[in-house]
Amino acid sequence: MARVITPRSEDYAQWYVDVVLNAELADYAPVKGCMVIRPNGYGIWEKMQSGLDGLFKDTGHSNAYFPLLIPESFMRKEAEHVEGFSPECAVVTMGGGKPLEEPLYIRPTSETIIWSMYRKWIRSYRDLPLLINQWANVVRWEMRTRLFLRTTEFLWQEGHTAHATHEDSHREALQMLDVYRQFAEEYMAMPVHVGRKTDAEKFPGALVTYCIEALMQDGKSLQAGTSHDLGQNFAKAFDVTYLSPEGVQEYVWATSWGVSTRLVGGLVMTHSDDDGLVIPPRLAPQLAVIVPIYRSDEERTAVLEAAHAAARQFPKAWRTVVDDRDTAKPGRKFTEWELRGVPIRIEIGPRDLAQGQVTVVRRDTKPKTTAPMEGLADHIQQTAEAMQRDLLERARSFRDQNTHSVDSWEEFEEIFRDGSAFVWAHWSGDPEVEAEIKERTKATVRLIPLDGDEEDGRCILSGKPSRTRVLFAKAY
RNA sequence: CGGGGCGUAGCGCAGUUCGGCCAGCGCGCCUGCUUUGGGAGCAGGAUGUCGGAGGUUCAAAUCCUCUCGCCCCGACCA
Repeated sequence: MARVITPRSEDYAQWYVDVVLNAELADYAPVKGCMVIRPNGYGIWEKMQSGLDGLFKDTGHSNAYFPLLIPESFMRKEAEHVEGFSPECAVVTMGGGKPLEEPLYIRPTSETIIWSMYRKWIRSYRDLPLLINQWANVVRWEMRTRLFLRTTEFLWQEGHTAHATHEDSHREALQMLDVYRQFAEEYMAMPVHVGRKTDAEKFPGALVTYCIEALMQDGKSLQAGTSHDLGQNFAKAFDVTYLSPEGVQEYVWATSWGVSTRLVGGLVMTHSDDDGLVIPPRLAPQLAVIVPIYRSDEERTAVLEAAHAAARQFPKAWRTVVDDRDTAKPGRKFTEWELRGVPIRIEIGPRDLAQGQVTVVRRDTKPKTTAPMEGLADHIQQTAEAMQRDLLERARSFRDQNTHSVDSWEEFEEIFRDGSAFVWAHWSGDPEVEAEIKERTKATVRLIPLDGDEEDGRCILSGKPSRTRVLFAKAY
C-alpha cells in the first residue's frame, strides 16, 4: 500500500486531514461543514468527557440539559450577544409544515435559554451559587470549516453558573480556567498558557474572557478553552435577581465556560507524527493492542492462547484488543494500529513464548523492547505512565523552542512572515494597534497574562509605553 | 463571498485537448492455495445512473448551456 499520510514538512494542513481520516477519527458528512465522528474519534471524546466531568463534579457542578431550540426573542435580549452570534446562527422558521409564529434559533450557545430558566429558579441568596453544566451539541454557521477545529455542528460542554457577588463569579471563572489548564496538561499532555482575551477577542456579552492557548506543531496557537466572567449582563437582560440577607433585591453575577470537540483537533496537532495519530495513554480509547505472530497452526494456537491470557490479566478499562485476524500479516497490523494511534503495541511470537517474554513498542518512540510475561500488566502500566509524561515533556520543550521574546518590530515581522510561533512582546493595549498588527502580520494577541511580570517596555508597533508583555501568534 | 482544485467502481486515479467498438488501471473487496517478527504472492471473480438536468450529434465521460456538491487557501469565528 502506498504512503497514506502527507508528511508535515510537505503540507501541514493536508497532513492534519490525512491523519484524521486515516486514523478513522472522523469522516466528512453529506452536509457541508459537518462531520461524522467515528468510533475511534468518539472514543477519545468520551475519555475527555469523563475526565472533565469528574473535575466538574469535584468542583461542585451538576449536569443538566436545556433545549436545542431557542426563541428568537431570547437571543435578542442581550445586545452584544445577539450582535456577536446572529450572523452565524441557523434558524428554524417552519414546523409541522407551517411557518412558525416565532423563529427558533438552533443554539450557538445556551446563555439565553439558561438564564430565562435561572430567572424562575433563583429567588434568594440561599439559591446561590447555582452551578450547572451541560453536555450538548451546538451549531455555528461558519464560513470555513476544518475537521474538529471548526465544524458547523460541534459537541461541547458549557458550564453556566450564578453567584451572589462579583467576587464569587470572578473566582469561579478563574477556577474553571484552572480546571481546563489541569485537564490539558494532565490528560491531553498539552501544555497551555492561561490568560485574558483582549476586548476584540472576548465573548459577546462577557465582562472578561479567560482562555487557555496551546501551541500546535506548525507554530499556530489553538484556543483550547474559554471561561467567561459575564458580570451582570445576562442577569440584567433576563431580570434575574435574588433577595440578599439584608433584604435587598440584587442582580445575580454569572459565568460560563466551555471546551469542545476542537480539543480532539488540538490533541492531533500536539502529538501526532508522519506515521499517523499519537494518543496520550490517558485519553486512548484502547490503551494496548496485542499482535500475535505465528507461522504454523501449532504456533498460532500457542501464541493466541498466550495473547488472550495476557489481555485477560489487563484491567478492563484498557480495552485491550487482540488482533487475531488471519487476513492481515503482522507488518500490516503494525502500520494500521500506528495510524490509529494506539499507545502501546505488544507483539507475541514463538521466540517470545520460548523466553517467557513479549515485545513492547510505544507509539511515540519506535524502538522495540522486551518485557517478561510475568507481571506484564504492571510493566504496561508503567510504560503508559512514562509515555504520558514524555509526551507532555516533549510538547513543552517544543513550545519552549518556539517561544520568543521580541522587542523589535523587524524581528516580530520576520517571525510571522512565513511561519508562526509564540511571541511575547509589549503592546500598548490600544485596539487600533492590535488591529494593525493583525493586518500586517496575521498575528493576533492570544492572551494577556494574568499575573505577568511587570516591566517597562515599549509597544512593539506603536512604541507607546507598556507595562507587560502579551502573547502573540497566528491562530487557528 | 474571492482565489485554486475536484466530481468516472468502496478508495485513488487515467481517459475529456481532437466525440467512435464491450469505459480502463492501481489499491481494496470475494474465492482458493501458498504465506505470516514491519504495508504478502499467485490464480480466478464481483463491482459503474462517468455528480445532476437539458441540448448538439448517426454516436457524448468527452462538445454547449444550466445546475448541485465537496476539498484546499483567504476574509469571519470555539
